[in-house]
Amino acid sequence: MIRVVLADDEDLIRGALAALLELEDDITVVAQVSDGNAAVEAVRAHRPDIAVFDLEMPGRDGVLAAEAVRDVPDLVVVLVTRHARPGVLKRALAAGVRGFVPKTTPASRLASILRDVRGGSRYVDSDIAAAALTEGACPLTARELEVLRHALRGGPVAGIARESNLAAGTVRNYLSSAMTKLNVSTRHEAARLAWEEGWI
Amino acid sequence: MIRVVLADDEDLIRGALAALLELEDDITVVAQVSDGNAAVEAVRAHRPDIAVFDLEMPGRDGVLAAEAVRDVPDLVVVLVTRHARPGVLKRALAAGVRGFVPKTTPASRLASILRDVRGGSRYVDSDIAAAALTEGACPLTARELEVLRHALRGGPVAGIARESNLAAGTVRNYLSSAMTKLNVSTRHEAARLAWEEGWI
DNA sequence: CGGTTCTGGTGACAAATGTCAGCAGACGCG
DNA sequence: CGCGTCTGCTGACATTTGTCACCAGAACCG
Repeated sequence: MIRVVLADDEDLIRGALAALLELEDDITVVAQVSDGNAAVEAVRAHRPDIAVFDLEMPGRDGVLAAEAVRDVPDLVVVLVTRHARPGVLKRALAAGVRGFVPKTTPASRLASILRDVRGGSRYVDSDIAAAALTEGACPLTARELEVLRHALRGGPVAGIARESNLAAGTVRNYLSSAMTKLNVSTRHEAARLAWEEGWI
Repeated sequence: MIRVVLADDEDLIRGALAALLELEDDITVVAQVSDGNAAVEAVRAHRPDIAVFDLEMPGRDGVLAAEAVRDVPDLVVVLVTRHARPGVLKRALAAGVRGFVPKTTPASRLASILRDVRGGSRYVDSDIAAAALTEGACPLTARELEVLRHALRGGPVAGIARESNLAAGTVRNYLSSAMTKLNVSTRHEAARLAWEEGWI
């Protein structure tokens, strides 16, 4: 019997996935949680065979949660995601994730994917893998990504500076550098692009 | 037996929801489709008791699809949505939708919601309803919304002006007016806010 | 030790943006 | 017709942004 911990912040989706998995004779959902921190706790408490995490979760996203449970022996982590962005796949694989399943995957395949990764193989959606391979790596530094993250909201530079505890001039420098690298002319375009690529 | 047509562009979610509903003795999923146009066709072809549409779909969104099947007699439409924005609720109710279910709803309640709306009542998530009632209507004019739509991308004013065939100064005026009404200090914040409220 | 890189910062300057007042044509309405 | 309103535009102005050059401390490496 494959024991599964399920983490997704959307109750409807999580419950539906649980129903789907429970239909299988050899799979049982031992815990359901709705955020990244609870996911880590649930994994430590229940010691499942497989942890299925949604990528987009409040508190700690799926990749960070996967990193946090890397030390658990014999645990396989599978990420489920809506926006299957190439950059995220790399982060996920680096975090030891064994399966990367976009929500466009047919529901009928989920169970067999779980069995496969349990058996030792990896599962990565072929479309995303291809995109990730043709993509160049993220050209931005950690600081540049940091300020871009804050720029996503749309506020003025002064606000970003406050949030990141930097001088306004420094923030502008990082933003300027990021904009040059991404070949766009406003920080908002840069932030959007970085988001779409999965860098932030 | 309640016959259901299910439309959601994410195969994994749609399949999981189908599994969830099929668990109920009195509910059966007669068709599953993945976009708004196919949803309309499936409803006409299968004449279900209930149509469950995702709000975010390619081609024709859930509200437009609901409008397109308004003439089908004895049909109840229920919308499922991720971003439960107040403005959208109003559009949905105006389109004759009988149920509005955010994806934060516990999965266990979905079946009973379908039974309730089939019995003639309406279901609207109380949080969204409250938000929609406390919210005033959209304070923006059609032109302001138009330029905000283009501002979403993050480009410079000149680009927005080109896309909307207006002079740059005029665009700035509309943006300025929208920003004042929304009480924010950049057009990007305004565009984001308008998006979150469901106005664009 | 010197050299290099990363981080955080300053000051200066041009361009873009936001704010405001005002103008002109089109349109509907009493 | 006159009046108000909407739309689109212009010009002026202060502020914000983006760009650039440069500085200084810390960490690392040869």
